[in-house]
Amino acid sequence: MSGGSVRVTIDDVARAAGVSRQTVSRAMNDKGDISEATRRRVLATIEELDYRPSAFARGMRTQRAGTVALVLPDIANPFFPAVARGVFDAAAARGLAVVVHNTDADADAETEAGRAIVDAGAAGAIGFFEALDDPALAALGRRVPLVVADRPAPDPSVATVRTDFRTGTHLACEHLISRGHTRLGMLDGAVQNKPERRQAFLETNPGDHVVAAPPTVAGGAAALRSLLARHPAITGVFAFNDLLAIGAVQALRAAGRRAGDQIAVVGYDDITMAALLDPPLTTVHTDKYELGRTLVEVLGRRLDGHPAEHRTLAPRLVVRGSA
Amino acid sequence: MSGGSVRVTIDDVARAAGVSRQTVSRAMNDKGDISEATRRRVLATIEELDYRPSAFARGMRTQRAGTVALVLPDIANPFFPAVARGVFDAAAARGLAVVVHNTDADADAETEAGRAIVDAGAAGAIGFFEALDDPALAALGRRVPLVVADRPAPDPSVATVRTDFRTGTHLACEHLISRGHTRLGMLDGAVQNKPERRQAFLETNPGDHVVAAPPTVAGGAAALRSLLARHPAITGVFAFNDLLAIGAVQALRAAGRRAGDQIAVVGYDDITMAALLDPPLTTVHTDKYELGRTLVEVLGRRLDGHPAEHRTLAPRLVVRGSA
DNA sequence: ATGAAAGCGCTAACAA
DNA sequence: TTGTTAGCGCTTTCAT
Repeated sequence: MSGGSVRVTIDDVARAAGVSRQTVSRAMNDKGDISEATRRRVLATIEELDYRPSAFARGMRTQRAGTVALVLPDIANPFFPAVARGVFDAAAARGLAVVVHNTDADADAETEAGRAIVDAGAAGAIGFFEALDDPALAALGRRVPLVVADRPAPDPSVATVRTDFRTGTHLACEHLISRGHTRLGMLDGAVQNKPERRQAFLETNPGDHVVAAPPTVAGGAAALRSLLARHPAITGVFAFNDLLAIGAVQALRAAGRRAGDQIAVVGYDDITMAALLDPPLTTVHTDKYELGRTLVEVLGRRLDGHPAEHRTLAPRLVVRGSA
Repeated sequence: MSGGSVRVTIDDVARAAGVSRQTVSRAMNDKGDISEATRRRVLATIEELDYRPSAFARGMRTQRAGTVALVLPDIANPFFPAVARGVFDAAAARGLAVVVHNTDADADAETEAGRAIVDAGAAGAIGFFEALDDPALAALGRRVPLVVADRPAPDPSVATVRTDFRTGTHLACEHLISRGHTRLGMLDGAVQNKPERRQAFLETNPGDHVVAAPPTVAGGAAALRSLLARHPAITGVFAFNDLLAIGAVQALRAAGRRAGDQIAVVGYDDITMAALLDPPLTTVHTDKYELGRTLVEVLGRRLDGHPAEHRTLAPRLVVRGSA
C-alpha cells in the first residue's frame, strides 16, 4: 500500500535503474545496442516499479496505436461472432487490442469507420466492407495497413483473405444434382458486391431461377414462396446463406413440406444453429474462426513489413438432413 | 488533390483562422469564454482544412481516450453478440469507439483486460466479469468509470445493470407448474458467481434436483441424461440458459421423446435460435440489445459526472412449443 | 475574450 | 553501448 496514484514514468524507471531514459526505452522495445546486463537490470526495475508505458505518449511519437480495427456489418448476424472470435484471439496473441466498428453495410457508416480508424492511429485494420467502392477502400489502404475480407483487392497494397464462394457454390449444386434434383433454384441475398455465389449458380443453372431477398430468416421464407410460385417444379434450393436457408425450411414446413424429403435445401456458412435445427441444415461450411485468425495473421505480416498477401480459404460441404 | 500526407495540426487551423491555438481548442471543445463569431469562424476553418485533432496528443493531456472497453467471456456465445450490438450502437451515438476484450471467463484474462483498459486510458469500461473477485473489480472501478453487468456492485462507485434472474426463474417455474408439472429439475450452468437462478429454483423446488454442466449444448445433453437417470419422475426441466436447454431437447429426441409432450423444457435468454428450433424453445426472454444500450447509457451518465447507478431489467417468459 | 508559456511521456536522431 | 537534445500536438494554467 505505498502511496498514491501518480503515474510511474519512464524517468522514474531511468532514475531507479541508474540509466538514461533512452536506455529504458531501448530495453523495453527490444532495440539493439544495449548490453544484456543493462537490459536485464532495466527490465527488472520496470517490473519492480510496475511501470506501464503511456500509450498516448508512445502513440504521439510513433503515430501508431497498439490497436487494430475490425469493421463488420453486424455483430448480431451469426456469421460474424465466430469470425470476431478468431480475430480477438489472434490479435490478443500479438498484443493488439481490437476496436469493433459495426456498419450495417451502410456506405456512410463504413466511411465514418475508416475515418475513425485513421484518426485513432490504428496499427492496422481488418474489414468486411460491403458498400464502400474500390477507390475509397484503396484510399483507406494507403493510410493504414488494411486487410479486406471476402472481396477482391481494390489496390495491390491492400491484402485480402477470401473464402472461395465459387467452389462452395459448385459443391452445393453438385450435391443437389447428385441427389437427383434436376431443377434448382437459388435464394440470393439482396446485398451489394456479393455476386460470386449467384454467378457460380448461374454457370450450371442458367435461367431465371434466382430470387433475391434480404439475407435473413424472414427474407428466406418470403423468397422461397416466390421462387416456388414462379417455378413450381423446383426441388433443389441453394441459398446465399444459412439464414435464408432456414427461412426457406420454415416456409416449407408452414406449407406442410419437409426439407430433405422431396425438396432439398442447402445453405451457406454453417452457422452454429445450422446443426441444431430439425432437419439439420446441409450447408457449405466456411471456417469462420480460421478466417478471423487468418485475417490477423495476414495483417500481422503486413505490419512486420511484408508485402500484401492474398489468401483464399477453401469451403467444404456438410451434408445433414435438409438435402 | 492538394499535396501531401502531412498532418493538419491545431496550429495550422490557428494560423488559417488568424487566432491562437487556445482559441481553436476552445472552439472545438465547447469551452466558455469565446465569442460566437470567432467560434464559428474557427469551426469553419476546421471544416475547410479537414482538421482532425490527434487522439494521442489529446489523450496525453487529458489521460482519457475516446474509447470504452467491453469485457465479455465469449463473443461466439450467442448471448453476447446481441448485447454487443446494443453497446456498439449506443457507444457510436456518443462518439465512443469500443474495444472488445474476450476473456473466456478466465481470471487471468479478466485481470489482463483490466490492466489493458487502464493502460489504454479508456474513458470507461463495461464488463461481464465472471472470475474476478470483488476487491479486484472495485480496484478497477477506482481507476476507470466502470459498469458491471449481471453482478452485484463490488463497491458503491461501481455502477451495475442487471437482469432479474430471480424473477425470470420464478416465471419459468410457475409456467411449468401451471402446465401440470409437479416434479421439476434444473440444468444449472457450471460457472462461477451465477447462483441466482439456482437459488431461485431451489426456493420453490427444494431437494437434490439440480445438475450442473458447462453451459453448452453438449453440456445440456449430458446433464439432462444424468438428471433423468437420477430422478426419472421429473417432467419439467428448467435450464440455466438456452444452450443447455437445446442440448436437453436434443438428448430427449435422441431418447425418442419430444420436448413439449410429456416432458417440458424451459430455457433462459431467448437467443435467436430458440425460436427457430423444432420444437421452438419456451424460454425466459431478456432484452439483450436493451441491456447493451443500458450499459452504455449508465456509463455515459457516469462519464457526465453523475453518481453510479444501479438498474435492473425485467425478464419475461416467451411460451413456445417446448413447454 | 484572447494569447503566451509550459509540459504531458515518450522515441528518433544525433553525440559521445 | 550509452546519454543528450528535441520535439510529437494538444490542453491547462496564467497573463493580458
